[in-house]
Amino acid sequence: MPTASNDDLLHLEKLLCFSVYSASHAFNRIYKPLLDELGLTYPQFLVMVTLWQEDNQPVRSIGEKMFLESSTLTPLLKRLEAAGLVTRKRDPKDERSVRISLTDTGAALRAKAENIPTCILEATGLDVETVKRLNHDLRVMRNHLEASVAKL
Amino acid sequence: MPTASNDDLLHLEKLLCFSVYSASHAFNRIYKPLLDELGLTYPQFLVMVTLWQEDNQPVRSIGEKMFLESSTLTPLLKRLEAAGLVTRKRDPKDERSVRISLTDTGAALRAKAENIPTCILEATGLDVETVKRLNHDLRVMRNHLEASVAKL
DNA sequence: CAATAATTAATCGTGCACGATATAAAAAAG
DNA sequence: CTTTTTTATATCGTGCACGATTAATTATTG
Repeated sequence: MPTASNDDLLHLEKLLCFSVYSASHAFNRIYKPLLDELGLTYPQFLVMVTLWQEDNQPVRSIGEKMFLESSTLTPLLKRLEAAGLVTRKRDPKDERSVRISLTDTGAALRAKAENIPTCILEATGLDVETVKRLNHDLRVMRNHLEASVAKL
Repeated sequence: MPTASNDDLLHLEKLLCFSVYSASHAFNRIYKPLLDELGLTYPQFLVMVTLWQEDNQPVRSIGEKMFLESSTLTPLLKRLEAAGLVTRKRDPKDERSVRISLTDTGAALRAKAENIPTCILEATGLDVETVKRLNHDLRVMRNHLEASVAKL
């Protein structure tokens, strides 16, 4: 009987990173038709969620919550501005900073989005306990990974 | 005491999709320095893993395993070809199909990649049991999501 | 106060990822 | 044996996501 060797780990279905990677794409696909009705892409939806939680945030603050760089957020926020959902204004107290605020249209869009999480939950086919456990374990792992990245 | 309402679910840290989304990015960041040494990006690495498992596959077959479209794979595979890691040849038995095969360089690269999964596992900060459970639950969820997408 | 450093966002270039469409070959139907 | 349909890949346009660089503003230090 052969012992487990290193190359046994190099199989697609055994790689945790691939399960996360493909699950992420699967979420994107299931979200698309729902978000199309709101005129949002998935990352745009996440930005709107953070703004519905707390309005009038600087770009940096949104980036920290979403783990994204300003080079990703700047063009995304410009598209949300062009869509009339947010405004971008320099902070008078610190002219380097740009504060993002919801327009009335942007704030109102929340009502249309409120039923989405329930639809998605159903599509996962998971019970609430598993969802909670997954959510917890993934966040613990993500924080470990981010900490490891920072150490390099 | 207020009852839980729908909008309570619209918080970034409660959304399972965001945990998956941010974990996926975190994996990408931790992989980057390791894959830079191999001259691969993360999706390119996954393609190489599928080819190390089974050489000489058509594009369609790789796409099915990775849950990716040909519009994504074609340019990626051309970059792997340009890097001298794979070849792209029309199947003489079915001229519509393009078969992807490892070059000697591509096959040899496997040796350099074999220690990567162990490095990544360490960075997750998770014990083996949790990794197995996560991996299982995520794949079950992904398959449910993909099945839901197909039903639309 | 002037010079330097640190912070914040924007800009640029590369590489996914997808939907829609095009093209070509093989398979099925008449 | 043609016509039609299904299949496999490629092409095009849009939108992330990141690293590297730039520019402007604030903070710090000599």
